[in-house]
Amino acid sequence: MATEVFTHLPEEHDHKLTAEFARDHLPSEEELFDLAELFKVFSDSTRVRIMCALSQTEMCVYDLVELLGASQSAISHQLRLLRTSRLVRSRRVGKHIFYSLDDDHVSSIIRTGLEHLRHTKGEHDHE
Amino acid sequence: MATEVFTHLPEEHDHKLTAEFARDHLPSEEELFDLAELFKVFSDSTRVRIMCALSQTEMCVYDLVELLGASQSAISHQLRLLRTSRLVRSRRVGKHIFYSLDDDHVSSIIRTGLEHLRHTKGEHDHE
DNA sequence: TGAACATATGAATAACTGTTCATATGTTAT
DNA sequence: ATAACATATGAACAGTTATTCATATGTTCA
Repeated sequence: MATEVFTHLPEEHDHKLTAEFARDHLPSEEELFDLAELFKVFSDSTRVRIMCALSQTEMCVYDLVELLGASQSAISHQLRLLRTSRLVRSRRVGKHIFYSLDDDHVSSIIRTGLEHLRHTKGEHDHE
Repeated sequence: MATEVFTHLPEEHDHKLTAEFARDHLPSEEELFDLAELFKVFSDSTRVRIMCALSQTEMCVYDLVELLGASQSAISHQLRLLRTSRLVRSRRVGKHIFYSLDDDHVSSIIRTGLEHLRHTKGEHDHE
């Protein structure tokens, strides 16, 4: 009379139906590809640090070299990537080229990411 | 051969000062590293598609295989990564193992990313 | 029990990515 | 024009990563 335990349920789970449902509610394949490309830019610690720094203040290349302790070449290469991804813009002042964020979404994405980290850090501290 | 090098005239822009300023206002090196690690998970189109699908509905592995047209092995490998990153969780029902998002921040990050894409897409359509 | 199904996993590989090194381009002052 | 400075860039190399293949584990059903 107690609860009867079903060791197996005859649930018919329809893959094709579920897949179809999800497909109808998903962004286009192309958009999801672009999205991954966007996050790829955020997926390197040198680049995140650059973006984070630029969210504080405009900086020239050598400032970033000083700040991050990376080689001038490395920074320059990463800045090019950020430039072609339209996440930063640059303006020349004499010998210097100053970089700044091109878009408010950049810091927004970084902020959300940090929020997530801090949140889950508090949740499961152990392990 | 200690050549006496004249350090050039003071410029209007001080690298060390700017770097110092930014350093004081930056998250810790460790946190920025973790942040990059987090975004790394979002930086593959297969994984983004998985997460996006799971933000709609719980799905089992084969649903995802159907939906994404990738091999069962590939999906499984990516799910493991998502699992160990604590971005998805799983529960077993008979033969199936159902996956779902483990955290609201996941869809939040995806949403912000998509927002950025759509925004900038509209801004500069040309080139 | 064995057969069929659902998922996981280790190893191998091909493709990609970030850094370094060497060098080039562009700018300013002498 | 030359030197010194600031930045950019191509090539090469080492390290990483996503997929595939083969196989293993776990579950249900006859």
